[in-house]
Amino acid sequence: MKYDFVTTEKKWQEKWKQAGIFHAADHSDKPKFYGLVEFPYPSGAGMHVGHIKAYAGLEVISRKRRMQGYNVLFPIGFDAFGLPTENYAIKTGIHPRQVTDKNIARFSEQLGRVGFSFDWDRVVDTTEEKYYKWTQWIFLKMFENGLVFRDTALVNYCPHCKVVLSNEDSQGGKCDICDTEIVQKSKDVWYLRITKYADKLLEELDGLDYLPNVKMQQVNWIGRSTGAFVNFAVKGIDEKLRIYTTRPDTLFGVTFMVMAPEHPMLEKYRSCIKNADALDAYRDECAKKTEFERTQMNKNKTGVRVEGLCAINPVSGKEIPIYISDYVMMGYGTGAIMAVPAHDDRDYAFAKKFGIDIVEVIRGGDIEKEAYAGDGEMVNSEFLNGIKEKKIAIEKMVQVLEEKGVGEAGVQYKMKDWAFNRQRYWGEPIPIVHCPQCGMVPVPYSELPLKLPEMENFAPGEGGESPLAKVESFVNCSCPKCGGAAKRETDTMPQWAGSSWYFLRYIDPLNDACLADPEKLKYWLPVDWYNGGMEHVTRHLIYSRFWHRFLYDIGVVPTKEPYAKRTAQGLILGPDGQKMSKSRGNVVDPLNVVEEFGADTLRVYILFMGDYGAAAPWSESSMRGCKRFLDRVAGLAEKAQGNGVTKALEASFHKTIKKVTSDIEEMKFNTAIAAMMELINEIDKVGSITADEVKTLVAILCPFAPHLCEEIWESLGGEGFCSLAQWPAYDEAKTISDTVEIAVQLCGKLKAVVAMPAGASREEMAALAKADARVAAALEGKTIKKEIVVPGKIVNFVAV
RNA sequence: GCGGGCGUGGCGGAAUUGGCAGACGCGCCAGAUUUAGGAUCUGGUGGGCAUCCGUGCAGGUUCAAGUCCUGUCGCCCGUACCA
Repeated sequence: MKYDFVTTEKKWQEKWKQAGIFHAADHSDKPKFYGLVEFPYPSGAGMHVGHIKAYAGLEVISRKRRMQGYNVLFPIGFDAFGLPTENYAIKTGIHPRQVTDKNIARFSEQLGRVGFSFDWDRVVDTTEEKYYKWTQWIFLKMFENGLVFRDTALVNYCPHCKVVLSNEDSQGGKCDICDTEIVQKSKDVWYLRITKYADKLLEELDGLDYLPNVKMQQVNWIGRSTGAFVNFAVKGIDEKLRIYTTRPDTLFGVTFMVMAPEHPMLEKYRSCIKNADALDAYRDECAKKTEFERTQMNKNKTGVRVEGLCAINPVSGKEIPIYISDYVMMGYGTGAIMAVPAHDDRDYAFAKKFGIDIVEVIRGGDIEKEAYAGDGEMVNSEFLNGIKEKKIAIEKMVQVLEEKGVGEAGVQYKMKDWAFNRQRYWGEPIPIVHCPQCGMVPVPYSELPLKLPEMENFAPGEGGESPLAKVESFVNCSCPKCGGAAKRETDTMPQWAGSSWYFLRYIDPLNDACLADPEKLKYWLPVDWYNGGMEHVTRHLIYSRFWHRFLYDIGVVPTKEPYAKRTAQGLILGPDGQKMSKSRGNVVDPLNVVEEFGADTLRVYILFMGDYGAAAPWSESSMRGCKRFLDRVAGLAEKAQGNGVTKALEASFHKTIKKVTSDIEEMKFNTAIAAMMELINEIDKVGSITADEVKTLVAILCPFAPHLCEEIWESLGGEGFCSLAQWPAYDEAKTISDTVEIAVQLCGKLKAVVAMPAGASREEMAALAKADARVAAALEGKTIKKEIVVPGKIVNFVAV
């Protein structure tokens, strides 16, 4: 039976809103559940089916939790600062505030039409002054605690967006926003000292219930390595050449040194260098290379010898030539390395090309052919000779280096400090004043929020300076410390600032005295379950864990970690199996689907498509199948007669409740829905059903298709809202049918399927199996050598 | 290179973790209904007429392998000269 989803969905969305049934109570005797989804960027394009999938998972879980008697916080908000809105504003001249408000209104309307059970009283918008006041507050706290610093450095810069990007924002050497090849540019940069939290972020990961690949990606991104710093004396100058190595045990195998082309010592000791011009030429050449070219250079190493400087091996006293090469980066370690060609691929390639000696110090490989990175006995290494274990050799060498005062154990991270300023308008102003007398002075807490000034032209300056620099009334101010004339910082914070703590604000969105009431934080934290995209694992997830941990360290939040559990949804691909994109023209608009097939169908289909964590292509005909399923459920309500239990369906019901209950917890929504489809196939076969049973069915289906279920629930005289009905219980004993189908095999090959009583013993099962005509025929003339009987599962005769 | 994941019908995908491979849905076929198309309903549907053969490929362990082991091929994601 087709039901009128347009009327039904509208009716229940209004009823839910009027009754306010999805509001979270701040304190309650019920157990609490905080389910979080990544809040959207309210783009002009409106909602995408990907949003629906991202939210539908925790939507089902949150709805189930409410029915299970939890006090549920399932909030939504908008991460609205950022470039797309600003670029739109530049193009159209419409203020980003207006653009943002319009987009948020549209998103809210669209989310409402899908019937998501968000608590709409707790909506946060990162661009509102009462919100970013606290973003700025956290920044000042970090400043106060020495986690903010300023440096002139080579940074990732996007020539198209005219903006500095963090490492996280320029993964793969491309701008995250416009995909333009990024270039290195020397600029004044504000950094957040996230590296100080590297170890803390790494350690706490262990105790968290994150998907294994999420954990792993974070571990790799933080990229902790242990090794040693070694200071090599350089003949003719006073300064030591400091390097970092993970293999101090190979120190006797060093046959050359390599510095990054931009290494500062080259400039400092230019007068000692005989071929400075050649080094300059090489450096300039490297600067021109794109990221792509650099990675292509993997095998074919380039470089130039530094004439006039020569390093001394601190343990052997040998003289070692120094080179510059772009396979050594200024941004990692010390910007210089000791090269051990016998035991490192890159050094090996370089040594071969430049005809440098290759000295074996670890046995086990063939250094004539390639570098050997494995374990083995130490040779040619004086006091290390004979040691077979890498760990012991490293310890011994580090000990010697420390005794001699030429080196020490050290740790390095791939993760860099977070470049935190953007030369853009639509972001949180950085609340710092530059005073000629006092230097960098924080804006007093009492003056927060430091508001974005009104302006007409939002375009960034050609030299890459912030648009705010043009607003004199904003720039010119008095120093909060000395009262003298001073200038405000004109850069704004990056997109990721507001989202680094939004989950805290949901807990107390209107508080004006603090970012959230400590008692409420204590009640709601940590987030019990956070679902989002894999693309945020090395950005938002790292950043927000960092901010949260900082807030914990200064006593603002009660938990070390913000999220107890983290899962991720897979992409929805276009019908052609390709990633949805405007240029491919394969984008499915969820609102069209809602209008044509209804929100319930959309929700059920998106969760039925396949494994929630995997990518799956959109298929409209497959979706029609889900519509048919819902229509059939609607039909059952009309057929229902009487109350109580239909004996023939009892086991099926208990089994289905059990499966749906546990599958939802494992995000196996596809099989949960399949189980309910099986159940209605079973009901059709039996041909009769009671009203009580339909009510049970719609209760477990309600988290998926809430509008239809409410309608049926009401029509059958259900009490209150189906959305708040008690989650059906199952009786384990009743999930077992009286008879079970047992496969009977002969030598592992299926011969028959025999119905047996559920509790049959091994002997009874073997006897019943032999009694089956087909089995008997197969056994004819054979001797049974072995009988394998697994109760409830299988009988297998080994016979010849 | 390195790290992780995945290969099952025409398609999306199931499989209680070693126990009837292909649940459920799509598509397809046949029938019903319909002026027709669409929609809906009913039945069938891995391959082969059959003894049988089937989870990328080749071996192995086992009474029993999609699942475990060894080797191999292919695809996807992340990362990228990290010293």
